[in-house]
Amino acid sequence: MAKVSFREHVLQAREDAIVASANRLLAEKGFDVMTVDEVAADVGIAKASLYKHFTSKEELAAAAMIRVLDRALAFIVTLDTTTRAGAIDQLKAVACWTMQVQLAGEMPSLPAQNSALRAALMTNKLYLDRLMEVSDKLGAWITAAQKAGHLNRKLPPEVALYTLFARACDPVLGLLKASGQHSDEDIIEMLLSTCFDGLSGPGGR
Amino acid sequence: MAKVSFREHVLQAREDAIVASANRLLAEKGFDVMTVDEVAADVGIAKASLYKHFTSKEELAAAAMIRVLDRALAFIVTLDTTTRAGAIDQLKAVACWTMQVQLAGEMPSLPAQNSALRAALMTNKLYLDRLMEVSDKLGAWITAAQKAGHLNRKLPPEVALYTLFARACDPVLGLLKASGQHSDEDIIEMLLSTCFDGLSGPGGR
DNA sequence: GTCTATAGCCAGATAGAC
DNA sequence: GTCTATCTGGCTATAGAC
Repeated sequence: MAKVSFREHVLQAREDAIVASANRLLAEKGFDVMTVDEVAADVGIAKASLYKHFTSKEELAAAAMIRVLDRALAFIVTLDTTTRAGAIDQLKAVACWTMQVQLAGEMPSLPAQNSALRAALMTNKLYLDRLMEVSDKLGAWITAAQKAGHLNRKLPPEVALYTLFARACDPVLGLLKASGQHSDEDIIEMLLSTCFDGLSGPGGR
Repeated sequence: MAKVSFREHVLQAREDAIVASANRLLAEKGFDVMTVDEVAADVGIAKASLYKHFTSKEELAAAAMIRVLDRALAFIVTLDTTTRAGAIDQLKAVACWTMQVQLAGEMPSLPAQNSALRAALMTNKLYLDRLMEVSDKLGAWITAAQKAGHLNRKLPPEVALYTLFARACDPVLGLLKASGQHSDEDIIEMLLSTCFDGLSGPGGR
């Protein structure tokens, strides 16, 4: 029993390593350019072994997405229990976290266009469950922030939600980092500003 | 002489048709998923014929990008000569125009990650020239709007520029359109609001 | 310059030994 | 479950007839 459990543990660890590599490569190259061979080589196993764990490239990408959603959920729960901040500050904290993940090269950004991938994701219950859970948490904060007058009341909550998701893989961050003109902290601060206060800046116009 | 000119005209028209098809397919599927066969089939010619006009898939994509940059420049020039609006309103007009193009399914959004494509673009003088020209025009308006206090003065102009480019292919637009809950006009108005006034809305907080 | 046909390559997925 | 070796299909790009 203990031996079986140990073996399972080793297998789980290997699977984690695979997903972590896929996660990083997805962030670096994107789904279409990343190859399964690269992932296997990065982990240090044969491609056929990888396919014992994941039946397709799409499922591998889904696992990477689930992983980052899990990390997001963990962070959200931490915020929920340890801070007494207002909803708007919690939303900003989440946006800040996603940008840090992106700067660390750990934010897999899947193309919204690839139909095979989207189809696979839409039938992946685990993925959809996590996505829904994150959306619910953020949605609650969004409506709370609107009630408090800290978020534009005229904006449908879904628009704010989609915007936050989109900013999590905003290409502006990569462009600024590539330019080498700003520190990571400055980049995050500026993008937080443009996200919540707009290009016009605080004070409206 | 007239006959030669006519033939050249026909050729030019065919080339335009190719680029227009590529443009649409790039907007719909993205560079990696789009195939040259599809473009040729869409135009109604053989793939080999297409390769007489463009020596590679990357060059074809570059031509599509140049096309949309030309359209943008034409619009910018129109704004420059026909309106007496402030720089901030001209920037908003450009952002509005890019969103209309995107809603029309005519905004080719190339992945920032594909290295082969980026390498080809970076050596394409025509593309770089157009990109620089658009950047210069917008950059002038950005600094003017900052002087007038209509754009956040603390923001480096390049950040505002990158943000405008990024919003031109913001996936939020596609998500909202796919949801079917809003009219095109509403979508554009909301995204213009979040872009310039932020999620918090006009009035800062 | 346009076509049909095909070369050449590469990536996703699998077979079968261990 | 892991490996090596291979299959399979699709895509870019080209050859060669007309």
